[in-house]
Amino acid sequence: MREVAALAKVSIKTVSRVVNGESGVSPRLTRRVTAASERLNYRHNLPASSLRRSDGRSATIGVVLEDVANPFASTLHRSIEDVAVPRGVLVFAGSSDEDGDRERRLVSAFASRRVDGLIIQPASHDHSYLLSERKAGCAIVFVDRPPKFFDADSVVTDNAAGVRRGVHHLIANGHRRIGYLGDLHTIDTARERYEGYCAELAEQKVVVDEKLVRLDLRGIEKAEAATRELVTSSRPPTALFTGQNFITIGAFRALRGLGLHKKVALVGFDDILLADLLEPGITVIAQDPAAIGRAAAELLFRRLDGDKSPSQTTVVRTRMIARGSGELRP
Amino acid sequence: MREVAALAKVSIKTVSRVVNGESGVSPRLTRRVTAASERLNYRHNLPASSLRRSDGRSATIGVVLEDVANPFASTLHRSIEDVAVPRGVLVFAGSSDEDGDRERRLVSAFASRRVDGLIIQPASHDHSYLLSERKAGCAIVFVDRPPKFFDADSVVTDNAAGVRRGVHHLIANGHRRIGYLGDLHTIDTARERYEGYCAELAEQKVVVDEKLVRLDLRGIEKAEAATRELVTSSRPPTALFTGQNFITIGAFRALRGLGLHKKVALVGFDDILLADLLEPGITVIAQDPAAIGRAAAELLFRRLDGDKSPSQTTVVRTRMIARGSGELRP
DNA sequence: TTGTCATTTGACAACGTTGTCAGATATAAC
DNA sequence: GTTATATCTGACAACGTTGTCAAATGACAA
Repeated sequence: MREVAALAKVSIKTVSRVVNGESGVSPRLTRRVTAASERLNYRHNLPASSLRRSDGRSATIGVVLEDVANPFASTLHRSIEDVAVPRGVLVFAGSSDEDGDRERRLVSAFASRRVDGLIIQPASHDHSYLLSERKAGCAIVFVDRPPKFFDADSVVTDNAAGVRRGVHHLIANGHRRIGYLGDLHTIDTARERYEGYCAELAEQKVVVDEKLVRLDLRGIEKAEAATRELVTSSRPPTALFTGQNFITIGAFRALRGLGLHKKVALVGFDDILLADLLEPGITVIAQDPAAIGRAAAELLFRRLDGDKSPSQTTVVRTRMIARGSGELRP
Repeated sequence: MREVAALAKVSIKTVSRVVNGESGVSPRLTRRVTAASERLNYRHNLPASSLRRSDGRSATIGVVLEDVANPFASTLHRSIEDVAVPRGVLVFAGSSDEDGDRERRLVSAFASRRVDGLIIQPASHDHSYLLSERKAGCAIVFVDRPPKFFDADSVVTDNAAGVRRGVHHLIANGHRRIGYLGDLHTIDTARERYEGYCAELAEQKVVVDEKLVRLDLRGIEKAEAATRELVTSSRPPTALFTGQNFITIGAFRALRGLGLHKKVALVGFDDILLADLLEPGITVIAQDPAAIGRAAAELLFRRLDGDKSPSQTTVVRTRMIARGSGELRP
């Protein structure tokens, strides 16, 4: 900047004014400064600028996702980017792998870089550690799951209602023995979904048979093994509800392997690319990750723009997509 | 930091030393300083630190991908993160949407934030604009596609060889009329893949019939429409080669819709989640995005660690996965 | 005690920028 | 030509940190 000022024969303050598009610089000097910046290939130093600036904003936010490569998370990521980038804000992203420690380490790394805001898909079970970040002026919004021991905005899916809808659908198709395959029970949404399953069965006066329930499944392989074991047991279920997309894939793979994919009904939580092309197509309770991400990012920026209203929880609805697997009759 | 120094009754320089783990601070003072930092909830300001620091490193890199939500790109992203985070380096990510202008704007935004390095999946067709970034000390590695008019490291897939392998496989299964469905011809890799198709046909003494070729397809819908039109023409192909994952999906969807999915052979470039569960399973030429990302990130950090050797191109091999669709006979 | 040397500590400037405020210049009115 | 006013411009300090270097302290031997 000093060099630009020297070449344009003005003070560095005038260069600063031009760079920031402040009013009150004569066209003549503006021209000279822009010419000099071009010639010297000057690039504004944003960290230095935000250091000096009164608001201290870095025009940067941090996003903690379960795994940036997971389809649900990466769609969230993209819709956050689509809100942030037009505002001149860049996005740091990191994966927690469902590990509370990694979540904290990422948040700490983001905070050291002075991000203006954080969007977190929680892995940890105690978010009180975020108090100091917020006190330091960092806005925080949770996605997919609500925070624990910490009051903050969140944007979540109506998990229980979605699962109830799917289970109801299976019951309406004549099923009574409906198996449930769920994700790690430490994950709140996994628990909520399981509770939705139980609640709907209770409402429909169907007794929950614990022999038909398999929880704490993580990944396609585990789900596949659990499904195989469940449907080959002595009193197998006639239908399955799977509580997460990889579990749905594992379950379908097992059913396919056993030649049962056109016999045992299946409804899965979360949509899956290509689910419509399988035989039968997989009936799912679809979330809307793009809507969740967009809502979270917009909420975050409202907070950064000074909205001080009480923290709010936005619930994004699910949608059932019937494709065949959920309409198989016992 | 000043407050911590005051509370610990030392100079801020001593606090700086403790924070950076420099040697030569007595255990007594170290204890006092850490206690004071904890009590005041002090958080090191990395941008300010890197401003003053002699190496000027921000411990930050920028990644420009086609779309962070695209499965190939998000896997790249994840494997880059896995190399960066253990080194204390955080990752900015952005989507170019295959638009050279967006790529340049993202790079410029990253540069303003003084990233130490860039990993770019190129959309632009002239990367000479990166000269000034490199002169400013920014390391640059290209992934998936090589740079244009710019000498830099790159990590790419052997596209032509992969396609030739797939086309060869179809010919070995008795096909002569093999259709080709390709992505935007402005994309280098799309062009390379098409050239691989032509080269293999030539090698096998099969004349390229332009009526069997559809290029510039972007997205599932366009691919689906093109496939439908192609296979219902008067002299349809007996096999298809699809040059990209969404095109493969669109083609399969069209074949399914016409009841031809067990008649017309199909080999696709890029693996697809669930491809093994379709009927028939889809035979693909699989890339290894995780290996590409890892190699690119490691190369970037070698450059940042001072490796000054001439720029290199790393070629990552493809692998054919036969699942049924590519083994259908005419 | 004194002198020597190694170790530990702190004062100060600087990184690249912007906020503050005073000074310079141009414009208009008399 | 003078004054009043509006418009531009620049000198300087400060943001939170670290590099430099000199000063203070401690350990040890004579």
